[in-house]
Amino acid sequence: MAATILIVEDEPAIQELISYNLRNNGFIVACAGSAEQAKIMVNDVLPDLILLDWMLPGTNGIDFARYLRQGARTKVIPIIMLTARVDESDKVSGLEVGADDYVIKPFSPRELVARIKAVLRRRLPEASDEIVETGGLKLDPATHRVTVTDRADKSKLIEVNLGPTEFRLLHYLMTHTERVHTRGQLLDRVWGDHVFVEDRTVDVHIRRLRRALEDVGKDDLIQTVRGAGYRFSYQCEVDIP
Amino acid sequence: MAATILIVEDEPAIQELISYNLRNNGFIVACAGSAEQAKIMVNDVLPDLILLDWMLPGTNGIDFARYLRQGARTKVIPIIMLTARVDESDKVSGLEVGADDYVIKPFSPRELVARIKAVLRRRLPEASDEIVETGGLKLDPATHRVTVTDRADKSKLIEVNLGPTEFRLLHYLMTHTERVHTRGQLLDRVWGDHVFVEDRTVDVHIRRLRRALEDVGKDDLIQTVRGAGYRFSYQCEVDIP
DNA sequence: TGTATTTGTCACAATGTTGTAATGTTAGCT
DNA sequence: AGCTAACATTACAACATTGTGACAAATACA
Repeated sequence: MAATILIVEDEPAIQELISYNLRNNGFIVACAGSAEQAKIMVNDVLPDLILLDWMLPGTNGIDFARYLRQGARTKVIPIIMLTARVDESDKVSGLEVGADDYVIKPFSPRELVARIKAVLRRRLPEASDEIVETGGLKLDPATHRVTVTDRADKSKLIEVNLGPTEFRLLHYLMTHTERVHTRGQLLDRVWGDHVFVEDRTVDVHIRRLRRALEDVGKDDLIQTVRGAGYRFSYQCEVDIP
Repeated sequence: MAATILIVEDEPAIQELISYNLRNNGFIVACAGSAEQAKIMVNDVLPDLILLDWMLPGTNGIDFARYLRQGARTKVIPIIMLTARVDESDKVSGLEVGADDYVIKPFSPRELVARIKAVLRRRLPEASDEIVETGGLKLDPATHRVTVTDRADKSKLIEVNLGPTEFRLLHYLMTHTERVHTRGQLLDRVWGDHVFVEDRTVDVHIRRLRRALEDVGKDDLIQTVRGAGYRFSYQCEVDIP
């Protein structure tokens, strides 16, 4: 997760309060004291969400939100408005400029965090739900199930039990078959970009995945390419006599 | 489940007519006389479905529908268009902006209700109050009852006693089976997205639901998917020894 | 008003998962 | 064959996630 949140708030006390709470909840926080400062920071920080005070000195919150909605890069960033007023007309303007939610001061830190999480959740693309089917294996991200579909007795699907990492690893391999992936590439794509993990760890997870697939006789789908990495392949191996 | 319907219609007579009929059919009704008013109400009321007049003063129906489809929160709300015209080009625009159905004026109240129910059934199964029956469990939203229907002795129904939240949770799960739901998704859909509770609270309610189902031997319908969430499934898991 | 039910949260237990290191195997080379 | 680097396998402790019972606050109900 570790989403980055930009707080645009002129009052230092509130800024500090929010900042503290968000950090405590695992967010990365950046602060701006004015819309002008925020304009600069947005392009530096590229936040995943912006907490925006309604009333700001200089450019006010609404104008800044409108500005954000114009930039190609910034218009996709969700905005949560912080407001002391509960005016109907405020709600309208807020929603019109594309605020995703608004929180009325005073608010509890927990409420704020909950709303942030809710907004982030809605923004995230429903991580490709498509069923992948290769080499007699079927992986369904929606139900989080891996089943064997090969044998004649199609009525009885056998389920393969995998841990979270093995599941992601298999998903990645099944959506990128017939290609060799170095350990580094797998770490980047399956574990995440900036994770510090030993290359050798991949071996272990490949092993775990293979063991799970052994039970259903599908472990030969994952092949080792010496000196390069691993490959998921349905093609028969060609032996030279 | 007493779905909430927002009527957006400028003519008071028609508004009243529809409103009266929907209330009679057990719906909760909110009314707006213009798109502008509706914009505000949508976020307050969070309706399960919107009945939208094609021709409105100010912002017209299509533009409003388009606006709704932009909001992350509102884009999932089903829309039924009300129109006096039967123009082909109208149909097209209606479908383009994502209307789920359209009703041509004048319409019979019965037809309108039928269409609403049809759309709800398709888009929001848990909001329609049809009886759900899955995996040997029968849940009746109208009478608020859950019974076991499995065993041969069909004359003797056993009732499962659930608290309100457990009931809603089970209802949601039973109308969305086989799919993994994260705690966050369950909070959004079962608790409502303006409610703020800890993620882990879901665990506790799952536990309560399971305990209630234990009594009738149905607790294995609710499965934990580690690192992902929970799933309601009547498919037997086949593990390899 | 008192009583029962429901609800959200917490603390701790139980369980599963993960990364690493140590050790065993294999493939490719001379 | 012997050597070596690359890979496989295993074990394990640290870590994360989930299960569970208890509790107090909120709520409904009589």
